[in-house]
Amino acid sequence: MERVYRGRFATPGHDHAHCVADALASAETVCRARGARLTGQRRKVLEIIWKSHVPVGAYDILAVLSPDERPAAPPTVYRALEFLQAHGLVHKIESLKAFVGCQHPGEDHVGQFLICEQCGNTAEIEDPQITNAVWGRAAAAGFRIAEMILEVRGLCPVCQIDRNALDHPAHDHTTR
Amino acid sequence: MERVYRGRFATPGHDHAHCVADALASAETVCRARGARLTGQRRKVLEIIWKSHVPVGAYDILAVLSPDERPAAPPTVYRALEFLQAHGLVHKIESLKAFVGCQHPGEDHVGQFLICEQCGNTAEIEDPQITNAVWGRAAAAGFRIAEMILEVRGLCPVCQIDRNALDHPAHDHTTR
DNA sequence: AATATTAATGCAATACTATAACATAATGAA
DNA sequence: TTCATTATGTTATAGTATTGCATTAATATT
Repeated sequence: MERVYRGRFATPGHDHAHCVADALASAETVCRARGARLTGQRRKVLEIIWKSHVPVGAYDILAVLSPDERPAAPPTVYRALEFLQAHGLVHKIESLKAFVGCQHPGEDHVGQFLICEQCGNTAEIEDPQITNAVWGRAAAAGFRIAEMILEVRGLCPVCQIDRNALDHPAHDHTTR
Repeated sequence: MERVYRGRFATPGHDHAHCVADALASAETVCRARGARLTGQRRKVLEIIWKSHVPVGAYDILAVLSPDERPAAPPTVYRALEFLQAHGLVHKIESLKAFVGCQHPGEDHVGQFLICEQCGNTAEIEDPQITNAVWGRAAAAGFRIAEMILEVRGLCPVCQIDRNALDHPAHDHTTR
């Protein structure tokens, strides 16, 4: 086990099937423990999100969800997303209006992300020093924290090295 | 001088006219120094945003901009916002899809905000410890930072004390 | 097993946010 | 003045998200 990437980017050659398997298994566990129902629809949305480490938009999910016939409507996906977010299985990246699978579901944690502007991949981080610094600053301002959103944009290790990256459109180099 | 609130919330009784005057004056200075044109339209948008410390949506700005006749179109306000953001005069709060005046325009800085979920007021913070912690974590992941977004949601000092806050709809208690 | 209750989904309409494309007008430089 | 550049006007449309109500499925109760 321990295939989940904590605080670093998944490498191009990583066993992504394992990421997905872990995510699905964790989702089952978390939902069972909480008495929440991980229905087929919800699981399907979770799987679509876990296709890669690149956040996907709600309407992209919707497109995959409805291949041709039986077209699903927006509320379908938004409701599934709401459920998955509520149970800490996916996070929304506000600056991208897109959703990505949570790297450590079930654990109480805040959303902190490194987002590569070149390939789109993300790494979820959880740094006590960051969290403490924010709490300290908030305390100094007399502010009581409910939630914290940290989205750091820049270049992942691979895209820094990959000079070709500048000549090609954004692509996900961690899967397939 | 030194009326700008750094890292803390503006108090309910503060001289907001001074905030506005400072912001407009700074905007003039910054734009002149950069050879950027702070046109009437742009200044107007900046003024609307500075009506309070509560972020305002683009379409709210649009509504104020076009009182009744001569209705402005979305691109008008989005273009002004683009300009103001580019020159560090306003920030976008991604999680609210809304815009707020920058507390220290002209200075090179990142956007870090405390956002009260009750009254909507915001405080712009700039904490070296937070910034350092994020840079440290990014470095450990081999990530090169381009931009960082920190939006901390919770309760401001006033709304923590103001028990009535729970019974009333969100309102801005810093101005008027 | 039949019924009542609750939760999830289907579906249609619409609201809200943002940008594209092209025309016109204003500004600053030669 | 003329040209080039920048800003604004205008129309249309793309993209994101929610509301409200009908229907179906799952769970609990009798």
